[in-house]
Amino acid sequence: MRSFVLAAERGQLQQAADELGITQQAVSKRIAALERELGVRLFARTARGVEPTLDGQAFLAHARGIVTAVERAGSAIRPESRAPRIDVLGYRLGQAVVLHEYWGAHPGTELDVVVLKVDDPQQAVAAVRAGEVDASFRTVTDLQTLPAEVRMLHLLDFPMELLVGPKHPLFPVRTLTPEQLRGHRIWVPGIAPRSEWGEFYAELARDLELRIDGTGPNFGVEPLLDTLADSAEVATLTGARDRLIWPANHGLRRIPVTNPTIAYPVSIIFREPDPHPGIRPVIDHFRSLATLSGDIWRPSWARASSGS
Amino acid sequence: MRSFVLAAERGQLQQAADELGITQQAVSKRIAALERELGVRLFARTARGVEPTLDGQAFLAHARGIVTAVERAGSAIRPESRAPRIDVLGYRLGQAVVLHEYWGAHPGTELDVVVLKVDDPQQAVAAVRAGEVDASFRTVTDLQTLPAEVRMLHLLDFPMELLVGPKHPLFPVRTLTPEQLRGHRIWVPGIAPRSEWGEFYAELARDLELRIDGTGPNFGVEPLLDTLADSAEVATLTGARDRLIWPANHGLRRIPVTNPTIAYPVSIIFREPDPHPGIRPVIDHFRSLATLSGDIWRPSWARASSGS
DNA sequence: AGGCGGGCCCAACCGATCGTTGTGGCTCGC
DNA sequence: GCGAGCCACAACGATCGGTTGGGCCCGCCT
Repeated sequence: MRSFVLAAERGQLQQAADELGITQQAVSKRIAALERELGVRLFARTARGVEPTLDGQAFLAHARGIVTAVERAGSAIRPESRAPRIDVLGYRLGQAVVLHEYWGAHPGTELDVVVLKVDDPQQAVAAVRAGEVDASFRTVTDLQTLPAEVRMLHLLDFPMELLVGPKHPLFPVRTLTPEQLRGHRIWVPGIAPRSEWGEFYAELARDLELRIDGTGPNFGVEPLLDTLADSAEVATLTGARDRLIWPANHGLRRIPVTNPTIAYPVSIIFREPDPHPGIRPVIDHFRSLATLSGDIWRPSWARASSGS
Repeated sequence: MRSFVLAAERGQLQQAADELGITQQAVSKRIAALERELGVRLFARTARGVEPTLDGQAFLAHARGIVTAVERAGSAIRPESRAPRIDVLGYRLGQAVVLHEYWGAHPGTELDVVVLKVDDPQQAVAAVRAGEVDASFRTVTDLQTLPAEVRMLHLLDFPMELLVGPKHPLFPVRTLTPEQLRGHRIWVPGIAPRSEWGEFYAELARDLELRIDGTGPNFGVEPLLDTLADSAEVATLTGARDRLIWPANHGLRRIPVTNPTIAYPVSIIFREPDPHPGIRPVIDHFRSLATLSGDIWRPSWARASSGS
């Protein structure tokens, strides 16, 4: 195939052979095989080379497409040249939203955004270490467990907001404090035991004495929103930039929480000796965003001063 | 490649192997070779089959595109399934214009329109006979020379019109007869000696005593139009449906010729035992168009009653 | 006109590749 | 705990794809 395209472009099998680093006879046999397979004569042989027949011209367009497709496929998948592959906790979370903004603001940037089907951050670390992904927006709560070749960097914090339906008593409130939340049932279905968000909610409930209910199966976002929209008792917490209530907002309302602001910390995990070159700009973009100020509650692992 | 796509779809090498008619081990080796070449693990091997890794998923999209591209390339070029390839005298002539209308009126129809680089209609006949093209809009003036496997059918006639510039004395005329043309210089550059249009103009000049000048090299349509636009003496003849003066009309005007109408006959040449199935609808479309009536001049070879 | 050079095809040979059969290890389910 | 199902590895044979060597054809130059 490649031989055919080259020969058609150069007009001589000899030159195509030189280009490919093989002999002219080999190219001749390749073309002959192609012609035999298609049942069609692709080249008219002349005294000074070859010239595509009508069939050859028609085939040339297809052949060009195929060889470039093969090249693109190779470079899209080869580890040293592929687009950076980044694991996010979920496509609708603030981290993914910001990543999407970054992608939209930088035309031509290739990104491969995936969601690893693991809950335990340690498995994400293993994936980064193995090169399965180039970075992961997850957080390990115990930095001691990080292997040497993997690094974690704190990027920013997303403030949590209360998501409530119109029947809920807190619905009319424009802003509230954790103290006002005390006693209200906050429903976060499907908390996995060893996941980072599981630990986050556990610490949050303990420190601020909130009533966070993680029971019940997680059927996804939409059933959760349906329940909230109808309930006078249940509300949930969500990151300010999470894309939860769009396009159908179910009549729900977000209420900012302050004094203290509840911060969900976002970190990135990547290989430290020679990370993928596409990762550094992503880090810079996240770090360039304004961070929180004032009275802030953070989970224990995010209270240490963040490294550079 | 094909093995990879099949294996990814079926989820098992075994099933892919069955589909391909080879053994499971062969598929395994193919995948392994692909993985070695790309330097990437494409499948995670489980107890009940295989599952694409993230790299495999990314590659799968490309691989699908490639295999379908290869299939399309094959069927687009294989003689028994390819689109009908039709030779026209030129892309701007009425025959090509009508063919384009036919294509536009029948969505989904595939056509491969080409211009054989030959003047002698006999060479076009040879191309049809050899299967290089499926049909040719050319005319052989001596039906005796047609080989048995090739058939020619008269389709319709295009009335010729005079094309003149604003300085020409005939420019204001709205319609004219060949008699009025007598003495005026009609320039048709680049008449090839054995071509059908050469014979057409030769007979036309002789029968109607016109002054047709075929001298001078043919630099294409645009220089001819430029000359006409500036000249007070030179005009040319063109088919009524030829696409000569669009989009830039150079201020030229077409003048119909009647009493007699000068008819340029259009024929189609094709293989008679099993012609390409796409040819018959083309013939029907051309024959469905209204034909000329009244006083008509035709070249000698078109005067016999046309066959069915 | 004859020789020459460039380009392609054909033939023979040879190594690598791709397929097969046979076997073993692994996981899942009964 | 054992069998069923699936994949990987090993050895072997046929086919494929490459090289070398030779020949033919065509255009060009002397």
